[in-house]
Amino acid sequence: MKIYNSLSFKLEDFIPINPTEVLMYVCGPTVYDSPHIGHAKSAITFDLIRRYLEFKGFKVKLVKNYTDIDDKIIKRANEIGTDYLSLSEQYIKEYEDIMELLNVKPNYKSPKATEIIDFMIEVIKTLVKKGFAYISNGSVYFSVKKFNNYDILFQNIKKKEDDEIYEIPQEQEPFISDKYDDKDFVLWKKWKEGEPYWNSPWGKGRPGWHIECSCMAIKLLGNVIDIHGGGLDLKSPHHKNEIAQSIAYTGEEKFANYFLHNGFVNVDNEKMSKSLGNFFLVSDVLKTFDPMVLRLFLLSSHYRHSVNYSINNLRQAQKVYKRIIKTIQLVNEKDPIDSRLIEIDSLSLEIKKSREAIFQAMDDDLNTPKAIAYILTLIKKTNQHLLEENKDISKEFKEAFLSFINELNAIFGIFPKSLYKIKLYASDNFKEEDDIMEQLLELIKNIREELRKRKIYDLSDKIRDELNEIGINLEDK
RNA sequence: GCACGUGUGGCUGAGAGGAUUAAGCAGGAAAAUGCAAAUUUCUGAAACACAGGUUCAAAUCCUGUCGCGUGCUCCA
Repeated sequence: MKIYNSLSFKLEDFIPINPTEVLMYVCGPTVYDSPHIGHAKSAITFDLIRRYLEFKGFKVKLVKNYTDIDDKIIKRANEIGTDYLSLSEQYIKEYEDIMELLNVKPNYKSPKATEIIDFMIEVIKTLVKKGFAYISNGSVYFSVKKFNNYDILFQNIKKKEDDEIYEIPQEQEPFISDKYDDKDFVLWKKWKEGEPYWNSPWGKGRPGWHIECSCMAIKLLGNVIDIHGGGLDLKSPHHKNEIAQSIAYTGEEKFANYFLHNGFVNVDNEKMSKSLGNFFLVSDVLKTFDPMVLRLFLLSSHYRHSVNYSINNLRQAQKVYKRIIKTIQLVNEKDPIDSRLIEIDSLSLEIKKSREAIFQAMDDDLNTPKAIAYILTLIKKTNQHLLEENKDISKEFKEAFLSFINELNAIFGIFPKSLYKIKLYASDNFKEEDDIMEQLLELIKNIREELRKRKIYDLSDKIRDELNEIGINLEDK
């Protein structure tokens, strides 16, 4: 299997440190607001990678953090008159609920920054002791010049030859706010009036943003991990800083062997982001679209590329999704016949072909658009057989098809748990209906059937049209 | 400015040297159906940003130009 490594700018064969286990760390969200589609893309990207690795037989330990203390959280909490902890808890809950809806598998560990303050302090102490960090005006900063490869990280350029040893000019006054270099970043932030704080050897304060990821990865996974993931926007400076401080701390040659970055969700060809204010919340999208449609939509472009968000593109994904589901149902409902009665089972051969093609595409840096295209080809072949030619299917085919779908589901996670129970009339509505609602729909459905039997079509069509308008799709056989 | 990425039909999006450039959506036509939807079949005055180059052969490799995006500052 090949994956693109941001460190080397190349496709590389994926070889984990331990042949049976993959250590994977992904930068999670800062929980000060509801998750938007961008968060979903990142989460689904790494969920896909995790699932595929699991499918390949690896045991995957995936850690994804929550940044639950930071400037924005404090600011937001003050704005709405609550404390940082209840604010972050609320948004963690919301994030987790949404991830569950999107069929993102639970992590091995989901640490919060505030849970590992002690360890962060330990690491910072070591960094100071080793001379990589300095204390300035009650805060602690990492000196990037002490880490000699800092400038070339994620830059496709050659390392400079002059390996001069840099000394932090601690006798002098820091010249850029409290720092000696513009790029130095804060490990420990001095306490300010009105902010939450923890005690440390440098006085009251709280951790900087970058240090938490290094600490969590090291503490929960080890000094060197296999895969480190996150959004493209975290490459620099966040991941640069992580690498610098982690290696400075552990003394290892590497922090992560593979760095993977997902592309953005764009709106009108511009990155969807909080700061631009052009973001769409997952929860809003899920009001009109099935979470599996959103998932399919995000997987329909390559994980490293950007995907353009629009209602129209979501509708496209919805059509594709329905198309796939419909065929699965069709196969599921069809009674197979004794395979001896079928001369050549060409359909079973199609499954073999698709399987190979799909896994080949996935082995090539998780080429989901290609894989999905192959799925659709198989769907088409199956539809032709079943609907156009109205042929029988063999028992072997039915079993192979459904088990293939299960395999696909394990990898892509695009089929809901209740796959074989989906009712056509409610397939658009992801929300689990109340019992009363369920019964009501059943009632309306029956009345319509009755009307149709009596050929009172104007009335039955009216019911269908109006139900469609409120988002309940009724389709006659 | 530096770095990274990207430019394929109306739209989404594969293909990374070689046979007619996938697949889906939308548009047009047909079959079947009470009508829709879904399904299948067929289909569009000519889709590979532009200009050079390498090659018997380039969408694919190289060079340059232009456009777009992102990072260099909080962001998945």
